[in-house]
Amino acid sequence: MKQYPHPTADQINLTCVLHALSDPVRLNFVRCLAEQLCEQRCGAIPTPVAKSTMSHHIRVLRESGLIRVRTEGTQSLTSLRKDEIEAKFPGLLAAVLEAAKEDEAIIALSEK
Amino acid sequence: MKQYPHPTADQINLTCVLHALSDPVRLNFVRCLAEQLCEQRCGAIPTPVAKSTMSHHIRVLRESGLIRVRTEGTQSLTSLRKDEIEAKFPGLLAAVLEAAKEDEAIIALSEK
DNA sequence: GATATAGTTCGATAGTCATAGAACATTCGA
DNA sequence: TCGAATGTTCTATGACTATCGAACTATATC
Repeated sequence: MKQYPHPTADQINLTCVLHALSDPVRLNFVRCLAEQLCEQRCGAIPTPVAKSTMSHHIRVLRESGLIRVRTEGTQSLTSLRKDEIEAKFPGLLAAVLEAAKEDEAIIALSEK
Repeated sequence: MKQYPHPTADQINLTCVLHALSDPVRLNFVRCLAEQLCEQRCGAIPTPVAKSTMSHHIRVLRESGLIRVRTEGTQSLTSLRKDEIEAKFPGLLAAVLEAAKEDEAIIALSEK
């Protein structure tokens, strides 16, 4: 049961986080994660891209420090590192998520 | 005296803004602008890149809606569209600027 | 063991991006 | 008018990126 490396809070970098959030597919994924209380299967979140592409995006999000990924059985469970990001960049994630709520282009993605 | 097109508040897009902010050179530029009360000459802000590169970055920032650029004589004056961004994405710019203050990689750029 | 499920990795591709130098445009001073 | 100052545009380049399909890995189920 392979697990993946995650940056520590110290290693989380502002420009990496902003870059990770600047892709519509990734931003939509983060938005969906934020609305859930528990860990989510990657495949449970609707997206218009191939699963190999999604795997790539999840890697970018994980390496930026935004999400935590844990494999269990055949599935890989993701969760938002909300508290850690909030501690490091106060208000940032909340502001982005609030802004994403209004963004039609992002919302449209979750309906595909 | 050529002037440049700017997106209206309606046209400002979240992912474009995040992308514009995700480059260290641009984020540093925005951070410097935010600290000033008045418009700034492009060249007045220290950066480690060539002026043609800076011109490119300023274009990206302008097209994203983050800054306003106005030419006057031989110089081009830039200012942050703080209020408009705040109205569109409440708290976002403030959170990013606050986070950038702590980011050593960004601060280092302004000392070059 | 065979098959299905859930993701990952690999290889390829087309596109974007940051970068710089050279040439150019425009304006201001001497 | 001739330079100097300040940026912009053009072109090129190397790096990175989003995308996909195919092959693969690992686990679960029958």
